[in-house]
Amino acid sequence: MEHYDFQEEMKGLLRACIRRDFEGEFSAHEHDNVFIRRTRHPLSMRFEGFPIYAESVPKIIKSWAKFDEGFEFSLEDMLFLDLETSGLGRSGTLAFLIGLGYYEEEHFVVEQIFLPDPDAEENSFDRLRELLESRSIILSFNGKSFDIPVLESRLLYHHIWLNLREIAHLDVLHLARRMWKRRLSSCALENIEYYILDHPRCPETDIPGAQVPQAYQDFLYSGETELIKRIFAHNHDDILYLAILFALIADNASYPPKAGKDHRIDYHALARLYESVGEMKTARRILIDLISEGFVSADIAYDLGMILKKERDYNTALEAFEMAAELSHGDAMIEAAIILERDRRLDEALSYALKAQAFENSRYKPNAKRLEALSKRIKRLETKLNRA
DNA sequence: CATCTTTGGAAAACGATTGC
DNA sequence: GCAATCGTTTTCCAAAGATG
Repeated sequence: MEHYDFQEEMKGLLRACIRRDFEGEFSAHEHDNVFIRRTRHPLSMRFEGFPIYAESVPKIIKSWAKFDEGFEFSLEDMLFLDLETSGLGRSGTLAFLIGLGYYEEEHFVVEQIFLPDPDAEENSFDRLRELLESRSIILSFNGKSFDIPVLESRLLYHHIWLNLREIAHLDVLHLARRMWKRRLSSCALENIEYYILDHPRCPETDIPGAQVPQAYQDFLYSGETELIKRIFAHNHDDILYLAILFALIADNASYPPKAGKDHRIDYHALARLYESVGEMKTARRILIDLISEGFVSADIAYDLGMILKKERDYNTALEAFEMAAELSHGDAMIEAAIILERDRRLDEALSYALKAQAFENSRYKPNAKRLEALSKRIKRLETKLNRA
């Protein structure tokens, strides 16, 4: 993929094709300039009813992303990033389209930096650098694993210095996974778009990611822009719906929710998000609300029990574990036994330990270690009881 | 009081998943 | 096809607790 000996004439022809078929401008570089295309959406625009920007970014998101306490950012500080490349490798993979999204003058701007030929690559980073100078955070979808390493590798290759690693980076893939892992079989962007944002990709104008590398190759040989058009559209939608997705999460992550509960949000998952950053009060509140609203499940009751246990509210924790045990939660039975043994209610503890044992044995594949631990526990409780 | 067991939190190892 | 991330599972250790 690296060295095409592109004749100047060929480069000129490719640029002519791009100029003919797309709205946009070429950069001012004297040689090997790049093509830049901008699409502006007014902030009032709605897509499937969703706003394109978040009202604010709640603290929970910042703590989850492990940003410094004092690090604040507004819409204008965010730069969305999504690359189209010649493959999935790291080094030696050409980023022939750098898709960027940012908020400017009441608009969301999708800016796409396209290489009319591979030799233009080293000129494609100037605009990226320029935009980064006034922005403090990158948002991406799997960008921590893919886009940033690819860019770094290419910058290194061209001996260009740009500190991408030091820039704050929020990878929405991982946030989305935490939100919807239990509800969606796949948290790929396209799937989330479909099931959460209600937006099916149009097969007429879109292109599957796997076909992107070949499509660019073909363009380089033929100058045919039909598939490039699709790549532009695909990349544009990736950026746009990434922004919309982030806005949806950001606008619904505070608790209690300002605009009422949203059926797209998994509040159990949200509770776990709060729990994972140590915000036990909020996590507990969400779970208690869920239960009082009738959304009871074994896992919800168990999680609530674990939080209460950490807070040393053993009586309430026991209630939660008993509720979960009632709904056939094996670990909850053990936790109930632990608390009851602590409280010297040995016969009740034994009863739960026996329940847990029976439950474990009834499973498709009983866990040997767990059964052994349970036998120990039962034996201990029995001797304690006999002694008394 | 000395010793052995259980618990809970921290660290390490593992594995699934996503991007083009 | 490659590799970084993150949730989950496993392992390890210190503190707490039980036993004799």
